[in-house]
Order: sequence, then C-alpha cells, then structure tokens
Amino acid sequence: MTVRVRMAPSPTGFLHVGTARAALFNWLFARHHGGVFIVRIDDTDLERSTQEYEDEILESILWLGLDWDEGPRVGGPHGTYRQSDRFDRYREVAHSLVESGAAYFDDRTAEELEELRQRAQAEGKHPGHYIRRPEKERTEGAIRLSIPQDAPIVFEDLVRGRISFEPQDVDDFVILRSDGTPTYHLASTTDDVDYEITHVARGEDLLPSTPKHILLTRAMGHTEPVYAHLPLLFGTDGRKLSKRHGATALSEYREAGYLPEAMFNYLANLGWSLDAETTIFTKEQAIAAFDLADVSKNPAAFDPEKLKWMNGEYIRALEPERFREMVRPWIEKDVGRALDPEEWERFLQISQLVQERTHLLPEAAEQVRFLFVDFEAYDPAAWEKVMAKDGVAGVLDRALDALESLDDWDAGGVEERMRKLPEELGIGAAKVFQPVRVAVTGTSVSPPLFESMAALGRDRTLERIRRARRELG
RNA sequence: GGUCCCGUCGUCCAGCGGCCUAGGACGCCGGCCUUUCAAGCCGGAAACGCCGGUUCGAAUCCGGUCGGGACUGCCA
Repeated sequence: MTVRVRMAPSPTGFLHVGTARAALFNWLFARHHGGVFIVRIDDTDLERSTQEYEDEILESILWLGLDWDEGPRVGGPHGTYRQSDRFDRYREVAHSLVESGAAYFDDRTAEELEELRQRAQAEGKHPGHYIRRPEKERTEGAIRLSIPQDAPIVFEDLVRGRISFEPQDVDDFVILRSDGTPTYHLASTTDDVDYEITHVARGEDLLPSTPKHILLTRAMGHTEPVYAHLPLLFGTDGRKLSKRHGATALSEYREAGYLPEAMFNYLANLGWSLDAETTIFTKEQAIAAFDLADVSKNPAAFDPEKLKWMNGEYIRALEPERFREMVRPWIEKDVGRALDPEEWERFLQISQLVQERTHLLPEAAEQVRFLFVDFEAYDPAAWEKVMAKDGVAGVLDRALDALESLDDWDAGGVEERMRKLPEELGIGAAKVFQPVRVAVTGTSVSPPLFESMAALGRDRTLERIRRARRELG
C-alpha cells in the first residue's frame, strides 16, 4: 500500500514554524517510503481565510524545500484540494450519517447545552454524560455524531504507543453546524477518507480529538489511518512559542537571512535525530533514516541561538561564489543602491573572510559597509575605547608616513609596512592596529585589517586615516 | 475540576536491563591561536524529578507521587 500523507494548513495566518515542522515530518515520511505528500487547504473558516495567506504558506513550504505531489498548483486525481470547494460533499456525508442512525439533529440552544456542561463539571463528569441524543427526534439544527457507548476507543499511535479513551469521555460532537457548514472534524475526516490518507502525523494538540475522528471514520464505513501525534514546540522558557521568543512565522526567517537548508536541518532535529552523534545532516540523509516511530514523545523548545549557529555552519559550507551571489542583494539593500563593478570588486577581495564571520546574511552586509559608505560618524564606543587614548595621534602619523610611501597597495604590502610599526613605536600591536581599524572602518570590529585596507583602496584608506587624525586635533 | 499526554545537562538529541564513573550538539566558563571579530583546536562545569517495587543488575520494566502540557466550542 502506498503511503499517503498530508499537511492541511488553514490560510488564516502565516505558516507557523510548528506547522512547518509537522509538514516536514510528513514530507520526510512520504519521501522515505516513496509515498505521496499532499497539501490540502483547510479553509472551512471562510471569514478568516485569505488568498494572500494561502500563497504565503505555499511559498514558505516551497522555500523550506518541501514539494508536494498532490494539492494546490499541481492538482491531482482528486481535483480540488480546497475544503471550501467541498461543502456539498461534507453535507452529504453528514446527512447520510443521520440516515444510517450514526448521527442526529440537535436544536438545543447554546444556553441549554451550557447548562448541561456546567452540571457535568459540577459533578466532576465529562459533558458527554449529558450531551447525548435528545429524547424526541428532531429534523433540524446542528448534526451531532452519536458516540457508541459499548467499547473503549483504542489505537496504536506511531509515536506514543497504545492510547485508549473511554466512550463516556467523548461527547456527541457537532459535525455539521445549523447553518449547514461543516466543522473541522467532519471536513478533515471526510477528506482523509476520500483522499485515502494512510498516515496522519499532526500536533499533539489534536490527540484528544482523535477518538472523534476514529469514530467518524468508522461511521462512514472506513478504517481509520495510522496516527502519529507529534510533540508540540515551545519557547526555551517552556512557554508556548510566541512572538516574545522571536519570529514564529517561517517567512520571517527567510526575510532575516536564514538559509532554507539550515532551517530544514534545525527543524528536523527538533524531536528527531539522525543518530546519537550527528547534528548537521543533509536532506538525503534525513530521508534515508527517517521514521515517525523514532520521533520523541516530549515537547521541544525552539532555540533561536542554536538555529543561528546552524545557519552559520551552512553559510560557511557554501561555495564562495554562491555566498557572494546570496549576499549581494543584502549589501545593496544595506547601502541603498546597486554596486558598480569596481565596488563589487572591492567586496570580492574580502568576501571569503566575511563568509567565515557570518551567521546571518545581513551580518555580511554590515561587515562590508565601510567599503561603500563614507561613514559620517565613528562608533562612539569604539572612539572612546581606542581613539581617546594617549598616543593615538602619533600612531596615525606614523602609519600615514609608512603607508604613503608604499607602492604596491595589496594586503601583503600593507601588512609588511604595518607590521614594522609596533616595534618602531615600542608599543603593542593592538595599540597600533586598533586605531587604524577604527579610522578606516569606523568601528573596532571589522574583517581582518590589512585585507580590508587593500580592498578599500589606497586613496580612500589614506584619506580616512587623515580624517581621523584631524578629528584628534 | 475531568480526560489524555509528557518528565535524561539551561536547551536540542542519544540511551530501548549490564557496553553509563550517562554520549553528541547549542549555549556557558577557561586556555591556545590572534591586530578586532569570527572560525578552528584543547579543556571544564552541567542531567536520569521523587519514592517504592521487579531483578544478580534499572536512566531503561512496573506502581505511586510530584511537576509540566494539551484538550475540554455549532474554532481549527
């Protein structure tokens, strides 16, 4: 039997990293088994669903590197993969369940039901004890599924093992609202049946709904899929993942300069691992080794620090040409204009040194800004820390002397001259190089100095040192 | 309150009865390298929630306890 799995996002917001990880696990499972990965749009909430969100979600999935075999844009044997196109089908299912006696109409008011719930709560019982088929038959209202009270609902969860619910703990839940629209339970379960989904891997928050889905599937005359309930994602403080932990939308990470490969690797390692030792692994390695049964049971904390480290690993592993290509737009955005060929050449001289020092693409742009922008002001902290010290003016004068007579302006030549200065002046290397660094780059942290000076060019470098000297008076 | 789930370093993951004086990774601390920052290398601190039981032997199995989480809607 071919493995058929799906991700079913609701286009009511951006793609959340938690949803993305669930999609990732489904995708890995499908690819491992040579199965089918389906994307289905769960837009039963017509009020809040938008085309913009749908597009954003699909783009994010693609960016992560998850391609789907059936679904929006690519189509498939089932025609539509949008629930809003299938309301007639859901109604048909609901009514046929009433027909067969598995479901019933219920026109009790919200107040009446609330009263029943309160009563159940007061007696320490489940609402299901009271919310059952009313005495007399109705012919309108919402449609509820009637829960058979004869046997516990037991299933084998791929990640959690055997799970069992007592029927009295499951209430007769609504499958079709009185306005004729389907609830999530009905739409999702019907689709899983119709699209022949074999495995449902989803967030643990849906574990308590699973007996409902199983009973609904059986009432429809089918056998339920294999379930796998994935642990939820939290912040490192153990609280629900939210804005205060940083970005929660996948697209925000793309916009912040993260590489999709790093994101993929990081997410795959949250709740699953390749083996005991390996943290960095490829998509192919993950596909080869992945199994839902190996997914951890406990919740995972999303750690932005580790993601950032991992992104640095991936950036360093990039081919130098590829790195330059990826950084260019970030530099141009930072500088506010396109770089001309001569400027681009400056960057190429130190791009590899920059690549080693970059965790996020935008950081690279910051590091080379001094090559293209004549800064108006020095970093105050840097000025205070290195330029305000005694003897700096003398150091700059001496550096100017040494560099002005230099004919071959390249990193090697600059270094040769500069290396002699500390000894000549009788002071430490840092005391010489740091003032020059601040003078040339405007800050005390920069790519390696001699290469930076070489890339900046002779005239610009000397002019900046003179300028700093003037500032010192 | 009820139902269900979970409980190994601060965090992610390994461990599936002896290989564990518990391993890898991020982060942290110290050192080396060094013109800054990175990177790299070396070293270090850091965990089996607790109590019982089973067993020759338990992080691993069982029970209890404590703690955390999810769900408890005519939301998804």
